[in-house]
Amino acid sequence: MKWGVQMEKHEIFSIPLPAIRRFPAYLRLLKEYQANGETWISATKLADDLQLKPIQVRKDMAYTGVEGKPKVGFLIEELILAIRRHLGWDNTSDAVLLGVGNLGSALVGYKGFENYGLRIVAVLDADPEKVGNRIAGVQVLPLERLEETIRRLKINIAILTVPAEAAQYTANRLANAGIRGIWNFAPKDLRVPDHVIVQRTDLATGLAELSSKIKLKIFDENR
Amino acid sequence: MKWGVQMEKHEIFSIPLPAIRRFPAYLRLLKEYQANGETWISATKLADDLQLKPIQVRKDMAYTGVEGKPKVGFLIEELILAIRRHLGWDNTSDAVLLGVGNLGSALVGYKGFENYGLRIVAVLDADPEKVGNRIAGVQVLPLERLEETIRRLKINIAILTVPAEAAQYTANRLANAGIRGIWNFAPKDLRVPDHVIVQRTDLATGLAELSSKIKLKIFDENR
DNA sequence: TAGATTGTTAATCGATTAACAATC
DNA sequence: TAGATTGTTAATCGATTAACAATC
Repeated sequence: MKWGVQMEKHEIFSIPLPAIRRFPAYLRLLKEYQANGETWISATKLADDLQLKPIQVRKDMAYTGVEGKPKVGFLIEELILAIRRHLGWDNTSDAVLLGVGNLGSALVGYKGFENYGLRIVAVLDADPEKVGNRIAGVQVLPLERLEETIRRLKINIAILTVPAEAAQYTANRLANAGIRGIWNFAPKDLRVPDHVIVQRTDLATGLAELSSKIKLKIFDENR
Repeated sequence: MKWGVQMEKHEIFSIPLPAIRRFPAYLRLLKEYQANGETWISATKLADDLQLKPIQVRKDMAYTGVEGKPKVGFLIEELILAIRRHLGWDNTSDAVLLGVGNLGSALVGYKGFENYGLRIVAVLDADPEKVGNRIAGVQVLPLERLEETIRRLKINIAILTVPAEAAQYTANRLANAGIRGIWNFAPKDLRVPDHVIVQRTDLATGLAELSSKIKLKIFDENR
């Protein structure tokens, strides 16, 4: 097989999901090195700082498509750009957030999203009491304006922080309005058409891992 | 190998992490069935509702140790109890939360934790301006009282929602105070002694998955 | 009974890890 | 140069999936 000039090998095969999930941690650390004035970094050092095995980091770096120099390592700048590009974080995406409860408000106020190429440009809620309020400088719009807002602002991503009961209904409207991805924080599995991608982020998942590990550890100690 | 009377096979081999991560979703759905007055459920139906393959659900149910009846399925009540027990959610654990920023406040106010066997009984912050405030009925204590609070209330779990810069320092104090598990929301990898388990829940991870999938999809469409 | 569903053993798949040659 | 580090190919490991017998 021959590769065209503008198409690199790593662009064609999709990167394994576990590697994608490690990318943000790499990115964060790489920026830290850069802030400290460093230019080059070795997979060995990265692995050490992230408590991963060097071989795994090397594989992950290979997925980015960046080539390293033996004995020296990788150019930090190159890695940052490549990872950002693979995650689609090189261009900022505009997002709409639905449901300004506790979690929703926290997310609107969260500064970290800038680093992840995400900007919350609109906030909607079904509760008339909340409509008109300003949260972190963004005015809350009524849910009725969902379709209009998405189309007008050409929004691709929705952050769903409505109650579980309202999640499917809201997702349907989002799908119809042409949204591409839904980041779902509601504890509810959504059914959506093929053209929409749903990513569930569930507090319970992390807690389940933690508590089962603690339980297992206590069990082991008492054996 | 012979199994003792009080020790079941599934108690000895630890359940794979991916299965543990699916447990909360099963639990949620099982409670829903129960609320609808149902008593029995088949792996087939569960799989259908969660968009998983029936064979995977059957494997997961096997991990719980609950036996099903061919043609009928599993007793919902039994599955709920077994999953809760495996996650250590059968007894409520008390937790301390550190750092009442946007996310911290949202977590303190989050009602869902009751279902996960977690109760936030103390909230601490380093900022004197925040100390004394009440959040969802809990009074914010100064960070100085960390050790005393953990010991007095016999707290095993800490929820860490401090800024990244303060995360390692706070984790050190938590470890010294004898905490068993740290649920870390700060975008920072922590080093802790062996007796402490850290679970990182990172907003960036979920967003990375979503945005890379969207990017891949858009790429595929334009091919 | 017939047939849907469970439960177990084996096959497959995909990610991690190991081994080692290439290289600056 | 010597040796640390990269990059590739192969081995291993663990989870998912398939196949099918058991069973109510």
